[in-house]
Amino acid sequence: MVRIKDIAERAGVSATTVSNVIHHKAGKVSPELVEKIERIIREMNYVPSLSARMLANESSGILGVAVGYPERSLHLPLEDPFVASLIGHLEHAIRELGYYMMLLTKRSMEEILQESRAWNFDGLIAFGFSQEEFEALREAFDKPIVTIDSYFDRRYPRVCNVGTDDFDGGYQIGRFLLNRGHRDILFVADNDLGVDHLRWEGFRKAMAEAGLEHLDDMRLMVPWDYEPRLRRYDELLGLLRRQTALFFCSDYNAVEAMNHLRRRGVDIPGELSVAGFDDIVYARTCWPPLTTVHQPVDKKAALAVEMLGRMLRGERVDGPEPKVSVHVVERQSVCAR
Amino acid sequence: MVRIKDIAERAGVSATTVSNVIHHKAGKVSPELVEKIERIIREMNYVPSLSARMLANESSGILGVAVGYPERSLHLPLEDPFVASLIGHLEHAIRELGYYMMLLTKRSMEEILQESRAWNFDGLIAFGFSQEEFEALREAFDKPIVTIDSYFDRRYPRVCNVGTDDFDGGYQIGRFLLNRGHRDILFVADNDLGVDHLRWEGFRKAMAEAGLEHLDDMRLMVPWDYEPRLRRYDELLGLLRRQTALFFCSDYNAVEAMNHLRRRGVDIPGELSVAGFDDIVYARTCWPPLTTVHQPVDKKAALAVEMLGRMLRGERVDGPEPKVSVHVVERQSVCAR
DNA sequence: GTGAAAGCGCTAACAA
DNA sequence: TTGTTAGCGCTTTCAC
Repeated sequence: MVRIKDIAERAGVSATTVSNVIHHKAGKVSPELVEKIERIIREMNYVPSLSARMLANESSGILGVAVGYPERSLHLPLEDPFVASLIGHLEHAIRELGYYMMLLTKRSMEEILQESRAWNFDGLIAFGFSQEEFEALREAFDKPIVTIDSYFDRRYPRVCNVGTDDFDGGYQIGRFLLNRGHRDILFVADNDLGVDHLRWEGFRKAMAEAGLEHLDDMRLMVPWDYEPRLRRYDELLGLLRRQTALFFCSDYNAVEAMNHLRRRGVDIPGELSVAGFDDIVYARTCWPPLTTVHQPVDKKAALAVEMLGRMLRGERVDGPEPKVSVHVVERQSVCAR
Repeated sequence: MVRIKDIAERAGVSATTVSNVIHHKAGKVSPELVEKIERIIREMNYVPSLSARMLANESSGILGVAVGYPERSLHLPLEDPFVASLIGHLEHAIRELGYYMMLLTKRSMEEILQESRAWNFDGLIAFGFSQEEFEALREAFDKPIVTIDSYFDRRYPRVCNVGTDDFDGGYQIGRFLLNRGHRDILFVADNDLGVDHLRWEGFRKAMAEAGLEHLDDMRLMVPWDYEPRLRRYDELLGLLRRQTALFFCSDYNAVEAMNHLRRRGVDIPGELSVAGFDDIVYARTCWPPLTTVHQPVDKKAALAVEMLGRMLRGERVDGPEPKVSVHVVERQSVCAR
């Protein structure tokens, strides 16, 4: 291993001087020396030791990315295509910002806190946690935190949530279905929290504007767990067939339901149109390709990292919650009435 | 921050003693002291600084996971469900082994080498690299390396490849299709390297055993890139329809082709059966659900980490290349003839 | 413009 | 059984 000392010796200078050229401390080193030392650094293929740097600095240069419960009951969070994609983009954006990413999945909040301290993370990006877990995190971790899709009551200093314009997404897809002539539409979700609640509100608004009535009857809540959910679809088959369109609050549920309903003899989109939300990869690989609300995962990751970057620079980030906007992508699962 | 020194002071002992109880150095500390110090450690909520530890030890406790080109032309490697799942399981297994994982995606070999040195990785898991890249890695990184699905010519000390029984998988699905009465089968792949070559060899063997002839005519090579590939399917539509079954070398291609052929009016599996390989999540979300060769990603990740663990412990790992075995999972895309 | 020295928190060889 | 000490590689203050 090549150390600063080795460079220094070879150049006949002190370690301090080498350190100064590494950090481009302008005016502290004479131009000739800078050039010479830089050459030697290259020649000797010097790579700084990050552990030594971390120890000497107060900052570690590492951002933690903590992922809570898997979206669905999949075994690991990364099996969820949305989570996987998000993490891929986060890694990219974090590196662009000049930091390293340390990924923590499937860990208890206690472990996350412990590792954050052990590594001395400069900041944390977290998603998929309950409000209590989040509170515990906030309490114990005093560096900047960015959450994603976590709509909690209060806001704190050094904490920021990045979201999606879920309300608008619900509204847009509502409008879209209305424009295609649908009136008998069911909004299907497996919970009424955060994101899904906003999607419903947006959807509801579109329906209200169109003068539809009994809006609350347009919402169908189905079980969170797989088996009961499919059973529910069977029980409600009559109701479902009486609709002309179904809007599922997530692509995941939409694709699953399409396949299930087709197994029960329902022709999609001939008899029944289906729309989703998220535009995960399944939306393209399923049949028929799903008309859905696209949310830009790449932008979301970039936004999260940008907010964290600002906080790291000491900027304040109050003001409205940053959100990425969405749009409907039309494929073939919705047809006109 | 609580340091060892703080614990030592509070306990009225030296830092060494505290360090010794932290590392459970048996017999070096009296039981009473052990208990007292452990209590204080808990009370003060002490968390060791990893950077300090890394610096003091020769080992970093970090394993690098480097991912090369995305399997398909997706933007980021993590968009590939196979890669995402693999990484999820790797993270899990690496943690179980008591190490930390540092993920490096979409980076040049030069960057990978640099970061490996900067972090002083104890070992590396790499996949998705070309032979040249791999050679460069091997040359410059002298710690244990495990590759996944990289079938290169020679073997080296401190290097190990973990694979799948691709030959057997090809053979099994070949047998399966034959058993279902298919004789006019096409093996479709977009390359003839490593994994895909072995799958073909296995498939070929099954066909040969069944007494089929003109085996090389049973293989269809299609372009690697998306647009040209679909065009090719159109050009060959006649040929494809004359078959009773298509076996695609990857689920990815199988799902894509199913959707494309259906768009061209082909009834699957009525007219034409389709099988894949890998059992990625798409195989369950597509329509019809895909009959495919399941490869256990979790076991593969566990095996890779296990091999790395052995090398880290100084064990030799020559002998036959470790492989996970596969099996056909029957869903609905293949029907009997 | 340059260098000596101290210190980041932890570990391990050696002394007591 | 316990403590003293040096050192891991880098940064930074301060003196020259």
